[in-house]
Amino acid sequence: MVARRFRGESSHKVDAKGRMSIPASFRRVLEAGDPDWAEGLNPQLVIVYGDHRKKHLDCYTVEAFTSIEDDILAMPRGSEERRILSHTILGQSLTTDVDKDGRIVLPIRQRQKIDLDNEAFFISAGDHFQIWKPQTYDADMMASTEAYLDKQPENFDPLILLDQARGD
Amino acid sequence: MVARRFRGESSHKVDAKGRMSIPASFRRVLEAGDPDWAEGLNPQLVIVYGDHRKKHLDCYTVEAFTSIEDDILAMPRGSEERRILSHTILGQSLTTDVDKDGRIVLPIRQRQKIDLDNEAFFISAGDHFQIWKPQTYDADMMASTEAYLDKQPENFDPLILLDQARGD
DNA sequence: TTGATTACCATGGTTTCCCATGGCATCCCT
DNA sequence: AGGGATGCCATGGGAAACCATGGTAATCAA
Repeated sequence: MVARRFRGESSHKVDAKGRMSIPASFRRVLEAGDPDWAEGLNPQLVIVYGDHRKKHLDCYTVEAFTSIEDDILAMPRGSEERRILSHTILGQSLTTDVDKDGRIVLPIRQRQKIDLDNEAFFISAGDHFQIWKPQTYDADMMASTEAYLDKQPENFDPLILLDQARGD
Repeated sequence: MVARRFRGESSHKVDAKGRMSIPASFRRVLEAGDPDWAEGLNPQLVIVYGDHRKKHLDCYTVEAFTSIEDDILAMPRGSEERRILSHTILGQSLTTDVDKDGRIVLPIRQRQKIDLDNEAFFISAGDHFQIWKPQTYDADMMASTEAYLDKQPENFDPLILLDQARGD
């Protein structure tokens, strides 16, 4: 069973060493997206923590991130856009691997950056997944999503947005 | 575990002799990119200090730099472009090796060139990495990146730039 | 010789690795 | 349908390895 997309959400403990379990279903995707992975080995992943304003972490499979890297390196040298991407994506990221118990260790710097303490919230974003401090997620995401939905008519089905996007 | 690309950033002490640790994860890439490297040996790297205006150092694996050399040598002899590249890239660079404690020694000339004192900032640029005096980096790179991001709407994702680049 | 460079050794702190546990779901056998 | 047995999953703890850094001894160059 080869899973290629992250799905769902879940919450995990973070211990004093910064260790946290990766949701098991996410691990399958990381394995499938790591060209060096084989049965019995532990997959790698790339964590982008990004600029100072970002309050969560974006986690990519090796394959997905390498493709982003390729695209950045293909941009014109010296352009402002390339410089920014190189700085915030290539520079402000780290590679790590899932240990044999299915956990990663998040260095203290990155934990502090998103103010993570003893609980981490994992949620799929399709081609990658995100790690949030639960309270931040509630405050930021939920709040803005609910604000949006509240402006819509009752019984609004979000999939309508999909039809609109396809429309033009 | 073969790491082929530099990722992330970190800061290290520079002592009176000009010694500084190379970030451990960068060492793995240097090892992989040095054809002469083997377990137990110390990898080499090429440091380009370049023309007088450049305020940082660019560091390449042996492999990556060799490929740049090849490209330069493939240019028409006598052309202005070849002359410039040859001078600033091939000439204004030095090869050194990581010692067995994971450090390099940066000669005093190159330290002075980028005004390095007791702290060095290392950051990935994808296919190579850079060494900066922290204050210079903050003033030059950080400042302009933040200025750019502050002009963008809130929750701006730099990867949007990538989509735009791909678009046209 | 003297200053500078290179090699070697030492150390504290962090990080990684390995083992152990309890819980939950699944499988399977009778 | 019970009721183990099995296996994966989340989590905890200790030991070993690695990393960044400082110091000293040996080597080299002028």
